[in-house]
Amino acid sequence: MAISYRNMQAFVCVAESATFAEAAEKLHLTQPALSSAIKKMEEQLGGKLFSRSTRRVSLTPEGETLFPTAKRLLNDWDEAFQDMQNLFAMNQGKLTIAAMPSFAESCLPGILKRFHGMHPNIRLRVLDVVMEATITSVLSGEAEIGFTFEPELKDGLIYHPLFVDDFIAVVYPEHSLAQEAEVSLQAVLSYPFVAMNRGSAVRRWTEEAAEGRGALNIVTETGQLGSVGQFIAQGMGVSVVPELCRAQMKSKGLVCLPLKEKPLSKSVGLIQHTRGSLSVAADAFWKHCAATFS
Amino acid sequence: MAISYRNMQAFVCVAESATFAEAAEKLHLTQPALSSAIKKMEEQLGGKLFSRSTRRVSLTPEGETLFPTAKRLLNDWDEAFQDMQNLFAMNQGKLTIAAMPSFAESCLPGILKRFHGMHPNIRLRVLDVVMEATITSVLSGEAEIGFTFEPELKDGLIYHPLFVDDFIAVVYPEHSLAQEAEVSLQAVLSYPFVAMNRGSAVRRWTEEAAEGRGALNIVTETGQLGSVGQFIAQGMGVSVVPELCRAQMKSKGLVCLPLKEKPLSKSVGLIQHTRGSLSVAADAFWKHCAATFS
DNA sequence: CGATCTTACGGGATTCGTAAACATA
DNA sequence: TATGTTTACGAATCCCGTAAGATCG
Repeated sequence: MAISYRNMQAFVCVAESATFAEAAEKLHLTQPALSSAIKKMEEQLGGKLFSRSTRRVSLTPEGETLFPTAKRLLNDWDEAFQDMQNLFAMNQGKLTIAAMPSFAESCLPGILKRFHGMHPNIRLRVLDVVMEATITSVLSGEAEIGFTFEPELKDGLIYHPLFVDDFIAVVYPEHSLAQEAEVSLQAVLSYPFVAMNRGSAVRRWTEEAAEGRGALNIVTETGQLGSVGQFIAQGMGVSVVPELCRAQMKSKGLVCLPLKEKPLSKSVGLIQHTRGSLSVAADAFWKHCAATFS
Repeated sequence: MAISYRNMQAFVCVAESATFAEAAEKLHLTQPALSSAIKKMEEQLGGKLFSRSTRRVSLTPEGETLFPTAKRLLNDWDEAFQDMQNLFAMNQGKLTIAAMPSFAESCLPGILKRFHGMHPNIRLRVLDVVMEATITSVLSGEAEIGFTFEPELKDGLIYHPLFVDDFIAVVYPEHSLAQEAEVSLQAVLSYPFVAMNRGSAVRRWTEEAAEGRGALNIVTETGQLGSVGQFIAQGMGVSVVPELCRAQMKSKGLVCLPLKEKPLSKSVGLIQHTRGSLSVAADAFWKHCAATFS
């Protein structure tokens, strides 16, 4: 029993025309159809909207008050409609991506550049936070997609592996291991060690891998892998970091060495939350990543 | 091909419900009907609005962005609809009435009081201006209805007579005519005369009536009938004014006398503009006046 | 297997178009 | 009389309801 969009459109069109016939043509309707549409609308509202003299049609005072409102309503309606179409067509919209720093500094820029080339009207936002915060922001919905190592607890998460990261040893150029082609984890651990803070996944995994291969001789702890590199460059020690950091470490003049027998292999991939679904933009991004690393 | 009000309503209702079935019940629809309505809407917009798992339905990110907009659109729509219904039912609205001062001071208050009693939600506005301005404001549309003497030029005006005003003589109590039951116009004109300014209808009509009955001996001219009364009260002269002013003159302690043979009879009535039509409130007011003076 | 959504299809209401009647300058 | 609106009525369309099918937990 509610008034329809089409009737409101008819009203505005007649109000902007001199005659019913003229308005009917604009609306691709016949005169009688338009006439009855207006008639129905008037019945619903409880009074006349137009004052009809056979020569010319004009708005009643009530129609006059409805007119600007009607135009605004139609405008808002169409605008909302088009916004949604654009959103689905990825002609507009925004996408928030969380990524752990090692990924954000290495792979992400290239991926984002290609994605932006494909969908230039999608505004991209990156949350460059530690692995735990990456997971948290995806769970909370702040980010739709996250890049992390495979989480231990996948409650409420979907994890999609992209590739495997084999951790590498990092030493300063003057170090005695620097000339080796590859080194054993045990050998690395025998030197003073620059570690991540307790609580970080890299630290925990390093300690797990070190079990039975000798105790860590930690000289410094820090919160970011970038800082780890800085301490190594100062000659304070050596470390074991994700391969993702290779370029970052090399740029600091450090030497990266593969570990014998790959004792630290961790899957790197995408996460999304299970409840709800991805936006079309996020879905496209997801597929883009999956294709890139396939 | 535009999206319908009903579909938008369906979308909001589903978004606010846990399942399609629940929403369908609220909308007094069956589940399949609602399902197809949402499906159609999704096709029109070009993407999914809901993420359906057979257990629970939830909004997609795109649906999430549409939701607040949709609620607002429906709200605005309903509000406009109800405003119009109220306007036609005279539960709201405003009415502007122009009236020449003599009428505004005499009859109008009583008329407005009764009309307001009948339609208490119509805001009334009175333009208390001279006769010429009354006509102008009706022609311009500033006022919908006006009270004046019958206009000479009725171009673009509809005039509806209400009653006939027989002008009266006004003298101060000590005047020699004050004791008469009625006086001739000629007798009045033989005394010093307080007149309206040139350009006013009362002045012109008085001069027309005075033709051949002796020249006006004008001692003072003023722009308002109220001032005319004040000058008479000061003993400066006598005058001839519309009967509408009787109460006003009496309240100043003046004596009002009918004129022999009614040489100045003027019709008082309502005017509206010809183009367009009256609002329901104005129409009701018009009918109310016609009935009151019938 | 139960709960829920989707598809298929028939009936009913709404809307549209054609033709004729009507109203006004 | 000419122009433009309304009424009448048949046809197409859209929307809804019932019943059966599909899907997920």
